[in-house]
Amino acid sequence: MPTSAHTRPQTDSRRGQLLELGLQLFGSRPYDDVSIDDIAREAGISKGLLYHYFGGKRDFYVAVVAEASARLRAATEPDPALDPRSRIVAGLGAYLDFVDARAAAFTALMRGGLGTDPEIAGVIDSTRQVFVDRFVEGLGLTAPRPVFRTAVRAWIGAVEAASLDWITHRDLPRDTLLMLLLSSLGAHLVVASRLDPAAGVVLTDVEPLLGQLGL
Amino acid sequence: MPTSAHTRPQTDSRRGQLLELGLQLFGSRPYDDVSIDDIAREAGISKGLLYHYFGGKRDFYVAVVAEASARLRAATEPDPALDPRSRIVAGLGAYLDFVDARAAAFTALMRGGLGTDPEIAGVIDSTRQVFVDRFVEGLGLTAPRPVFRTAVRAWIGAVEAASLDWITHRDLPRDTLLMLLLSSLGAHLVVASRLDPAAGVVLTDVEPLLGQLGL
DNA sequence: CGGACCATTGAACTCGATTCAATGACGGAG
DNA sequence: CTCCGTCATTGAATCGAGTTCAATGGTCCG
Repeated sequence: MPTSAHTRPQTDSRRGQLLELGLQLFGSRPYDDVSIDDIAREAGISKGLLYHYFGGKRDFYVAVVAEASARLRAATEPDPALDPRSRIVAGLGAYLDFVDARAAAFTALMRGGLGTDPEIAGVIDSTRQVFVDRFVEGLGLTAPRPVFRTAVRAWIGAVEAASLDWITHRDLPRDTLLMLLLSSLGAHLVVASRLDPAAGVVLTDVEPLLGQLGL
Repeated sequence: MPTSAHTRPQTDSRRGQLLELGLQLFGSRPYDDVSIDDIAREAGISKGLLYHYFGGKRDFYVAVVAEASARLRAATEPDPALDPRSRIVAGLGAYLDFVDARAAAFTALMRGGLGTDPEIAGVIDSTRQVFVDRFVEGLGLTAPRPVFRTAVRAWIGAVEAASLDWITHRDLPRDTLLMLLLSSLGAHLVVASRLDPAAGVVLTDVEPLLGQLGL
């Protein structure tokens, strides 16, 4: 096979090196302010080589955003051994820690340059979808009722906005923010339950959570 | 809008015409896919004229986003004659109606192309700030405590995410979404109150609202 | 030892953004 | 009515970033 063992590591490492660099560059400067020459110079390679690994600048950017997404997802991988509430607390905590530690990568992902680009929007939306699915599944909500989908989606929006606000101002204890968002999730779910009586069955799963949250 | 090629009186602001066109174009295609030639051709003017009214393509884009922001703000202007709750309901309703009617302009604003561009981010953030201020002021929350600022900011994020979800799927009655978001606001405020006991004074303003929401 | 493959290069090319000197229409002043 | 200044408008020239590609050289495998 042409895909022998010796070339892959080399390829992967260079690709990884470029992605890491892209995370830095796009995390600190606008897309248009990062030229191919900049990337090549900082990576110590020629312009042309970038095209060996990526289809072009836009393609490279998409890969960088996808990389940021993958890291965020990996960092917040839920632990199946935990009960639902602990799993959410752990996942949300890991999310905040990631935001705190890798603010550049996070903003690069969320503020994603080239906003109306469907490919970028796809990466970001699928990332959000992963979180929606995790929480919906973790809570035992099987039927994807519109009200619940929108409620969870709204909550994800709240998490993202609060996270950006948090790392911007840095005037809130991490755990305070965590409690705020946890309560917000509970509230969204109970409100959704009341607005969609036909899905009343799930309330039995939601109520205990709310009790623990003090709502 | 006028369809005829040359029924345009001189009194018609060319600048306004271009902004209107930009709203359409950037609302339906990625930034990179809209060339100066495209804009000029569709506007029936020469490339060079665009530079007479705007500093350049990026500058033009910023102006378009600012225009979208201005329209959204104007459409949701609060009515001082109303009591706090009615004002919020009216404002939120107007917001949803705007999103519904001018989906292109809204997504152009919120998904703002060139995400990491500080100037664009500034326009979007200041738009959000206007909403934060309106709601905070409307509720009588004078002191901008971090917890409340973050809570309101999180709620704005929830509104935006829910709005995008709403116009994407269109499987939720407007008033259901409105109730969801209204309850979400109430929940965020009461949670913030509990997390920041020093700001307990504001609870007297929040509690009545919650009662009306059935929380 | 030879050949193939593949990472890598640098120069050439393309195409869109930007600049600018020239044009002409309009409106006011004499 | 005519001259003049202003200003919207143009089209061609320029510029630069993104992209392409044929050539190179090292490395591994048979």
